[in-house]
Amino acid sequence: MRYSLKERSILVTDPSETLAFDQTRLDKVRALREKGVDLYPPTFDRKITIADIRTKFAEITHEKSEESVATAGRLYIIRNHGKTIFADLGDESGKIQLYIRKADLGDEAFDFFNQYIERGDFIGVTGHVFRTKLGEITIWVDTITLLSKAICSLPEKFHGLTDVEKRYRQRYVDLIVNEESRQGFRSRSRIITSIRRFLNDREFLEFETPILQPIYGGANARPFTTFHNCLGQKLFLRIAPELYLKRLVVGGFEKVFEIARNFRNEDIDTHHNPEFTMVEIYWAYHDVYDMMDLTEDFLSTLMHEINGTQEIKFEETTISFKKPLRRLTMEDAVKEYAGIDIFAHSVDELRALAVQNHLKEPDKPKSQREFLVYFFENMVEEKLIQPTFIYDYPVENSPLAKRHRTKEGFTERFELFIYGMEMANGFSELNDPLDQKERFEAQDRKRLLGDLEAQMIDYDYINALGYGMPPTGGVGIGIDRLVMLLTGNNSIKEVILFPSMKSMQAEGEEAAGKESPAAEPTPKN
RNA sequence: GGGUCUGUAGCUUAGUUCGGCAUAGCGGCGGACUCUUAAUCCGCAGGUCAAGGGUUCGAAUCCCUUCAGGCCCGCCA
Repeated sequence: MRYSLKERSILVTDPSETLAFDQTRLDKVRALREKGVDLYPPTFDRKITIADIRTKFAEITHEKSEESVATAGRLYIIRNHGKTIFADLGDESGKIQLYIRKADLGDEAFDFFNQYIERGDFIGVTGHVFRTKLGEITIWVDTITLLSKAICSLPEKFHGLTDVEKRYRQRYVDLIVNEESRQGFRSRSRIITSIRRFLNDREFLEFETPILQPIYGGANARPFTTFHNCLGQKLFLRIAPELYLKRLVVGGFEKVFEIARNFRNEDIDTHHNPEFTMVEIYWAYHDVYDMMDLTEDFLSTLMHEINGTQEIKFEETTISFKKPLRRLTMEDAVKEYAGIDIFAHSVDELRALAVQNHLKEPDKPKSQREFLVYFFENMVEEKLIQPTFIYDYPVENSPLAKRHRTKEGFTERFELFIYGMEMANGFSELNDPLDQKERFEAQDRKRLLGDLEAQMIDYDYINALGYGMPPTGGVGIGIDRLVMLLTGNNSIKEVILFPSMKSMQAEGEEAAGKESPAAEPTPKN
């Protein structure tokens, strides 16, 4: 265990859980309570933020300002000089230096500060602004009010918290001390705001569809399973909102989207977290090509609003989002990046080519179309660094996409790849209920043969299509990976506030059955 | 699932190759200090070296097992 029990931590409730309470701080708390000091007063009348002080008094000189200020924040550093103290106060907007003199505060208040106020505490201050000899904008403090006592001590002031595991497990500490981390999550929030604005501007309606679903669908993945006691029924956490959003299109909403948290019971690595966020968009009377255009506009707008330019640097590579983004059929992509003209070869020749290229499991693909996907995944995907739309996917791999209007055996589907990562997936939505039924049945056969990711048959969804869905285009865009790109992070854990981690107190809990019951072919209703 | 690396004080860490008193800085505690900004100076306290087992006169160090995490690969159409 990373967290051993140390002298200055005290233990409560669960033996495997440690509190990082600092004994000397607890002693101060006791002393303060005896003095009748309110350690957690209800409010403080903050008149101005730190950033606003910096802006407003940008021209301030060594002379104290006439005007007084009242602001508040957390104490990050205290530099004690005897009868004067310098300290750094920080709020969300920034940091500012405090100048605290015994002569100004009076003996009692000054000694109180010295004795009881510590790094990490929240305080409110009033005072006047001036600039020190060394040019630092500073609040010359008149009064100090304790607003919230911290009984856990902050990490070291210079290095901060660098241990990645602790940064993820105790994100609040990471956010307190690591400005880059705060900045990254601020970007994430702004990105999501931009996405909403982009879609709102185009009059898409945002909806919330069920996360607890009796039948999961919309993607190929293994689900989390749960149980509703009163219904006496197994439920799944959604792996995608797709089938519900399209029910809305059936219902008559022509432009819909959802910023959806999805849950997939799969491995955790630098690009996968069990819960992750996608935006899914459906647009009636539009097709796959329109959705590529929309995705392109979407990215371009996002780049403009978040980044200011159409280029970003990601791990030494400059990625350009300048329109138009490259578009290639899967067939051409395999030709160009793998040097293989799939339909000029027989299946046997393709198998020989796979062996020749040292690829694994060359026996698995049984047809030219399967080899197309096989070569694409093994030899092309990772090479798609600049944003590239790949389109025209074999029908076998796309059970929810409409059949291609001219190419037999293909669907009107695209995926967008950036830096080798799949960033978006869209298609002309399959709206033929009979075809959909057949595709589901094909998936179900795979599932019964042990394919844990194959889709379930959702008869109600087929029924919905039976009432008629207009021709519709749809796209799903992975928000976490997008944030990774835009914030220059190469791990999804850096862009998810509280990434999934193994519990620290695994003791009592049943270590959980290895296989989720969801892997069973059909849910009991 | 496979490989690989990591875990030492609240935080950041030295020491691990080649076994011999567990380092230091910050933070904390006590003291000095009225323009510092990673303040400075003096003193003090603080450790189950992730956990367990083994080898050894002697283990942070070598061996085994376990736990947690990072990275890479596989899986994730």
